Amino acid sequence: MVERAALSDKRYPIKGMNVWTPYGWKIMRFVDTYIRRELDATGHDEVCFPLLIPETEFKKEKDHIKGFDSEVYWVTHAGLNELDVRLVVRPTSETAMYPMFALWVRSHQDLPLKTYQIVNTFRYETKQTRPFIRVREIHFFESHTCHDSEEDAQRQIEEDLEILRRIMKELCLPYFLLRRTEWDKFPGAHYTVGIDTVMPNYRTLQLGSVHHYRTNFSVPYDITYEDENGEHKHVHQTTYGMSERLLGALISVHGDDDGLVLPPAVAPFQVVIVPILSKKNAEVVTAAAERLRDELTAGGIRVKLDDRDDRPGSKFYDWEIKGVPLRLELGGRDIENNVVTFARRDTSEKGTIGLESLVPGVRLILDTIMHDMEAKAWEFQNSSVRHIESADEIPKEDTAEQRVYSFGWCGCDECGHAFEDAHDIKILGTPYIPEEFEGKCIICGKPTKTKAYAARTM
RNA sequence: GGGCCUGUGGGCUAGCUUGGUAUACUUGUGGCUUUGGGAGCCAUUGACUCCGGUUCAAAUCCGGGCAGGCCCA
Repeated sequence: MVERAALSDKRYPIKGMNVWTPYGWKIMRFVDTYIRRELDATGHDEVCFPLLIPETEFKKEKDHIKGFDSEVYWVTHAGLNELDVRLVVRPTSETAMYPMFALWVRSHQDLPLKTYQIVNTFRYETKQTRPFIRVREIHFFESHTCHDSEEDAQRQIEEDLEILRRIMKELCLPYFLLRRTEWDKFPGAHYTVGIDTVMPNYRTLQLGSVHHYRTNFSVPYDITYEDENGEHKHVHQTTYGMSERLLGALISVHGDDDGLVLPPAVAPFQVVIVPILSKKNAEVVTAAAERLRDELTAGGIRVKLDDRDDRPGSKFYDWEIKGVPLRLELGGRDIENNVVTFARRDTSEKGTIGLESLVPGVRLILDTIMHDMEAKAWEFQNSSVRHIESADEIPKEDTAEQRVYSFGWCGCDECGHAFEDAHDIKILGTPYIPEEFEGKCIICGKPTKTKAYAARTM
């Protein structure tokens, strides 16, 4: 699908580094547009930091290094010289930004500092790579904030989740918010909230995460401010990020056997017009199709008039693979009846729209498509979870019966590791938004009020 | 980290065992014809992953590099 819809070209001769081709990049840009819109609207300022980080800065936070040093790229030479201080190609930008934050933040009046950037980042992935889902050059956004207190940092996380809700609504994507286990949190974080979605094979895909750092980075990077009383204090920090995996999720969650199904909000073309010509009426129909296009464009709808010299059926298949939400067919019969025929990509429902109410008619259908796609995706995710009382209910292999599992967990590391190892599954975490629960730990049997989620992951 | 496999026009592929002429389909281009679910006909462009070795001769055999895929940890 990635190839046939021309989303990316993976023939570039570096493993895990693919070329964004125009159609795929257009979709990604729409995703980025929503991210930018939401972050700007909540008082974040966009910045752009250098790609390279001196080894000396990179090594300041110990856990962070341990988490990343097996997967960073190094610049060791420049021209003909070997560098005295090697440079890290950013795997994420904490260690690039925080030395600068230390210079920028001086007073409590500088806080909160809320920044973000949309850039590419590099991780030396050794597993099998696949477009959008596991790549070595990752297109993502990362927001980094500094606060005068843990409480204010916590408020930032609530705001991040609100931003997430709005973005995911545009993408019609469901998600879990799970507080990651201690052994799986981001290197250097106080805690991590993972954002996961379920793929059609019931494996989960992490789309992004939100981290609370407390002062774990501000201490080694010496990011301090002077409060009202003249005291110097370390800032509390958070980060939030999501990647091109959002596009991977869009493809997998919404797509069907005929190709992509794009949510109207991110479709490069929301409507495609296919004129149905015959020898006699070619000129009339072409002119009418052009008027249709102009009217929709004037109405603020992204529309493509497919005037290629090809048969209509072939064009239909083409735009179905590309996931265009709504197809309009205009032929002699439609013109006589003063209507245009439509076909929905998500349900393949067909009907007609009166030409006198073209723009509102198309808008209504696009809105309906969006709501239906969102509802259908959430329904799938909700139905994918199975609550289990015994770990024996988890299939040993990756079978069609596999699901996402919820179960009681006492919360200790030993039980957690034992469960993961015995069943070849990953504990995604505990609900970030608390869920009422009373039961027994699935491993040790102790009574617990903690529910955990686990799944096999992509 | 360990093991196995593969590289032939833009895509997919035959040929490799047994060395000699590179095959089909598709796509692209031009033309004719056609247009309410992947039409047809004619013409045409276009390839042996790279370096080295063996040989009169290498897509084919040997060595190495690069790239990709799969399995296990």
